[in-house]
Formats: sequence, structure tokens, C-alpha cells
Amino acid sequence: MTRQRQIILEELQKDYSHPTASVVYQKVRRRLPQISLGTVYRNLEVLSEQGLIKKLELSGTQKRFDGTLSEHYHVRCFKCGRISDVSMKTLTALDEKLSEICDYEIIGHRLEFIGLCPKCKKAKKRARKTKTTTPIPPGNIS
Amino acid sequence: MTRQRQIILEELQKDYSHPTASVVYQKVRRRLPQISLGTVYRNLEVLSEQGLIKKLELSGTQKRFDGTLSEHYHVRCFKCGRISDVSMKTLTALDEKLSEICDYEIIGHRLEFIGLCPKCKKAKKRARKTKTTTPIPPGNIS
DNA sequence: CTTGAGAATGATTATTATTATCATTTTATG
DNA sequence: CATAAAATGATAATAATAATCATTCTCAAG
Repeated sequence: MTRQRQIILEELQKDYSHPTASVVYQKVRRRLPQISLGTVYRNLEVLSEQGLIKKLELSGTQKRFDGTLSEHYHVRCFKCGRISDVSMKTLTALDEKLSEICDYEIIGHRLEFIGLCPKCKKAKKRARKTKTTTPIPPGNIS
Repeated sequence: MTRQRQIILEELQKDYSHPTASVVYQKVRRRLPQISLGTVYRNLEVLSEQGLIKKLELSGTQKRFDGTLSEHYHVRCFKCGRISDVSMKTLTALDEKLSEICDYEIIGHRLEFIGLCPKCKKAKKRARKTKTTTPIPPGNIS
């Protein structure tokens, strides 16, 4: 366990935002300014292989990492991309149900909810208010 | 609607394998050998915006496309990457349930099952048979 | 405490999937 | 038929990640 691997793990364990590799890189660089991005990728990989962190395959082009090891689902805000944990128990019954009706040997599933986070909800509400206050051309109400 | 867009759509509608952009490209090239990969990407994009096909965001690095428009879940074979349709009705109740216990405005979810497809199951069984038939060094049984 | 082998590092290049650019061609429409 | 808007093929650009490699670090054995 090298200094850089230790620090990557620490930063991930105190970060609940499900950061991407480049966000981890930025945070770690505050403590190890000379660290290389390759080292971050390499260590995120080995740490997840060792089961010390989790690699998340959610929508979007970037992989995300989680220092929390308990099984749980996620919600993603489709507006800002924020990921939050969902406190819903894992639906293991689904796998069994599917096993009966399909010819695959089911070993698990990935479930990701899509929604609008509180912040973006507020922003949307504010925007709507401003909009309805400004005069609307007649016959153009949508 | 250009010739190339038409053919991309046709090829996708008769392909039930949820192909990636490059697989679509290969198939379309059999009918339009001079077509460019960029054209395929561009048209897959516009066709999915127009709602004529579906863009799937499943695990893995590549996006996949589906000419079938009905809502349904998918299973992915973790060995060979094959994607199959799942005949399980959409769990809309999940979204409502989550709406009550979290502060996001839930608008949907993505569910993907992971498993072993019939072909890979067979291959595994064959491999196991071959393995147990070969002599095992004493004291080395795992 | 040294030492040496194996693992890890930083720097860099390569790869993979996708998107953007742009001059030329095609399409649909009056 | 003209012609404006859209689409094409060729190519370059981008973004995320993985691979390479010479140098450095780690850590258990002596």
C-alpha cells in the first residue's frame, strides 16, 4: 500500500458524491500535487478489484467510484448529473422471478433511477415564476 | 429521409441483437459500401431523436441501438456481452415508491439484468466436464 | 540496517468511442 | 428547373481510459 493509494482511498471514503476519476484526481492533487492521472486510474482499478471501493457503471460516459461498500441503488439528476444514494432495499426477488421466465442464469441486476434533484427542482420553479411574470404574446401560451 | 438513413433504419429494424454503432456500420456497408461511419453515428442520433429507434445506455463502453420501440428491460451476458430482451412488465410502482421516500422528482428508472446466456452456460459446463476428467494432483482439490 | 526483487510511479503515448468540421453533393419544394 | 436547406464522406478533434516504460519505492529476508 503506497502513499498515493492510501490517499486515493481516504479521499474516496470521505466523499459521498460518487466522484469520477478526474474529480478524484483533482482532490488527491491537493495533497499530492505531483501525482499522475494514470496513477489515479490504476489505483481506482486495483482498489475496486480488492473490494475496498466500488466501481459504478451508471449512465453517462464516465465511470464513478464509491467508498461506501454497502449495496444500494442510485438516483441521477438528469439535469445536473448529481448522483445520490437511494434507501430502498435490494430487490433480490426480481432476479429469481426472471430466472424462471428466461434462459439466462441470472446473477444480479443494476437499477438506476432518473429524476430531478431538489436544487434543480427549485431552479426550475424559479425560472417558471420569472417566465410567467414577463408578458406573454397573445395566443402564444404553452 | 435519405437513402443512407432509410437503410440504417431498415437494418436496425430487422436486427434484434441491440447492435452497437460499429456493428450497424458493418451491416449497412454491405448495401452501401461507400457510407461513412460518421453518417451512421449522425443518423442513429437523429433517428433516436425522432423516436424511430431507441438509444440504449447499458453497461459497457459502447451505446447500443434498438429498432423495437416498446418499453422493456434487458439482460446482458457478463461473459460474451450479448444483450437479450426481458419479458417482464415495467415496474412503474418503483418510481412512485421512491418518490415518497426521497427528495428527487423521480421520472423513471433503468434496469438491466446481468447473467450468463445459454451458450456461455453450455460452454462453461463443457469446460467443467473436461476439467474434472483430467487428473487432479493429490491434495490440490479446490 | 542493507539489499534485491517485485510492484508502483510519473510521464507519455496509444486506444476506443464518439463528435465536430467542412467542402461537396443530394434532397425536397416552390 | 432552381435553389435553399439538409446530409454526405472524409477527416480531424475530443474525451475517457488503458498501456508502455524507464525510474523509484516498498518491504520482507538476511
